[in-house]
Amino acid sequence: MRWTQAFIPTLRDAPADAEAISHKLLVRGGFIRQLAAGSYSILPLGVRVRNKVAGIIREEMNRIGGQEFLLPALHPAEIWKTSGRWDLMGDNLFRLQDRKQVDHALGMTHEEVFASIATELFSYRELPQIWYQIQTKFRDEPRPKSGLLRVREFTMKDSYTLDIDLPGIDSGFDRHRAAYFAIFRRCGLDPIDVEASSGAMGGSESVEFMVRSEAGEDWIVTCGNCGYRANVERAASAVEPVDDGAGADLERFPTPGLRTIKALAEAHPEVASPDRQIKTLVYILDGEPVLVLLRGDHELQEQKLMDVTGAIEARPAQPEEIRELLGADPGSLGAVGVRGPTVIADRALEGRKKLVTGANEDDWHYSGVDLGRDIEVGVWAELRAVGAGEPCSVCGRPLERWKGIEVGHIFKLGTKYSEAFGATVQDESGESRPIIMGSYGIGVERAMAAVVESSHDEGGIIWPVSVAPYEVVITVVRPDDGPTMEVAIGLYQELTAAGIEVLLDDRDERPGVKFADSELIGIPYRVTVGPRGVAEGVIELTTRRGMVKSEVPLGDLVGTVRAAVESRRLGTEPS
RNA sequence: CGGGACGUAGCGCAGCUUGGUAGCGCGCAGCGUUCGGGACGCUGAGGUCGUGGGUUCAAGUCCCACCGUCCCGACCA
Repeated sequence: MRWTQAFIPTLRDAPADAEAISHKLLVRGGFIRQLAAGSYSILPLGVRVRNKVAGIIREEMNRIGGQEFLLPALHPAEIWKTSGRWDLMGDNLFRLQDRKQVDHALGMTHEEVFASIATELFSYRELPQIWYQIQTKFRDEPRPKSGLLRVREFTMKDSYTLDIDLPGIDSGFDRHRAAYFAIFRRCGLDPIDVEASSGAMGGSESVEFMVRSEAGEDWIVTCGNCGYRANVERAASAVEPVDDGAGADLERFPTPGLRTIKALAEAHPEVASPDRQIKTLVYILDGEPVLVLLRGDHELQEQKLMDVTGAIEARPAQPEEIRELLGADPGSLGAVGVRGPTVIADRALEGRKKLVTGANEDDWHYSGVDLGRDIEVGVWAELRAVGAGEPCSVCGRPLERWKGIEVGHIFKLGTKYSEAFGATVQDESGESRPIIMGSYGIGVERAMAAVVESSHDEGGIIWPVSVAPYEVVITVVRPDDGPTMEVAIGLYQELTAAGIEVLLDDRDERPGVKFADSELIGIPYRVTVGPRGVAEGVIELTTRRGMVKSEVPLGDLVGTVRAAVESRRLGTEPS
């Protein structure tokens, strides 16, 4: 492609408020343009990258036996009602009506559609199956942000495994795990797989693929010693046991104006240090109030609360709701003697005595609280958010906490969808059994953005050869110089004939502009052709990563470039 | 949804406090000089000042409402 005929609108100015570097670089380099919040046009350069990523995904999915489908994005409400997710998905599901006022949804995922197709399976002999597609998803995100990292319309590779039994799903799950590592590594990413929560998908086991990045929105907890790794939504840590001594009698004491853990601790340091207090939170889970108890210096991880209770929706109670329930305002709440709402307590409180908590009367607290004696705990569970430096629950070494981008997620779903849609097969004994499903997703544009997040420098993007929009850019320093242009076109034709994707920068621009643009858009190799080199019979070859330059005799250029590109094209070698 | 900010030429912004002929840089078009690291000169095109209402002799500027976008907190690939 000649640059003068291509649509590559690079920019010097980018929106100043753009947070993620990938967003800034993809906009500046002419890969994407925003149409609306969370809605992006992908320009020719961007499409080329997207197609490369999709191609890698396709190869790896086919390698594990996947068969490609293409399902509608527009779904009748019917199927979402069948699975129960019409109500469950809430505002995240885009809904619309047709001219007959019939409800429809824009697909945010395709368990329903695939499950309905799976009703055409009748025998266990037809299993296992791996079905996938690369298709547009719609999600009405409450807050789209960070360019391509969080949008409302995006391309997802979603796949689904169909199995007759548990060993089957385990195998499908493991094959996906391996395929995902292969896919992300070939894209130049360095993913790690972490334990995660299944959220609204339902199902038993779920693993996320994370790429370390400050632009990420997930917190990941890892142990450098034993390899434990999990999303904070699920991560566990050990708690140093606390010796509370003999215990004490329950006693009310006045605490005028003391409304926070910190204030109470400062006013009564001897009895009410934060780790001796009980933090009482009131949550509304699917409309029902519950009391959540944590140690004063711990934070609640909401997802854990939802996972342990199976709640679909969780929100902190409003002050009015709290007053109606407990008769006091936040700051003086406690669970002592409370009847009615379920009390869910974090395990870090198990067996603790001589604690301090609110008395459900403004400006009063209890001391000497004994969890076993004074509070009727309905459920004990891991609820607290893990902080950096806390001991690993496996080996006791300090945990690390860092931010990551979730580029993929794999779930074991079980039979939720197959049962809802009647997707059953007969087993060896002729008995009808629901198909066991797994579902697996990769955000294609998000993966693209993650590549940019983890591979760029001051000059711009550094695409790995495997996903680069072009493999080589020929920068013609003086396109108006006859012999120079002749050599450039010759190289362009030879490289193209060798199957290499070449962009010929034949623009009548100053060299500096062309160098800067080639670096911004991140083409892995630059061949600089100018009168000086042409006269001497040498061509300058620049590797984008590290900006390493070398002089290559004109006659060797094609061979050299070809060897470099071809060895890295699959993405299995570092580029 | 809660909190904060912004909306003026394709892009990045000033102008608003104190109402009075809409500006700057980049980019774009033409001509010329330049040309191995973001050149320069001359000429020129390009704007419903987010939308609607209000105040005023007069609104980009003041007031109200709405819409949109971004950032910070609860969801997901």
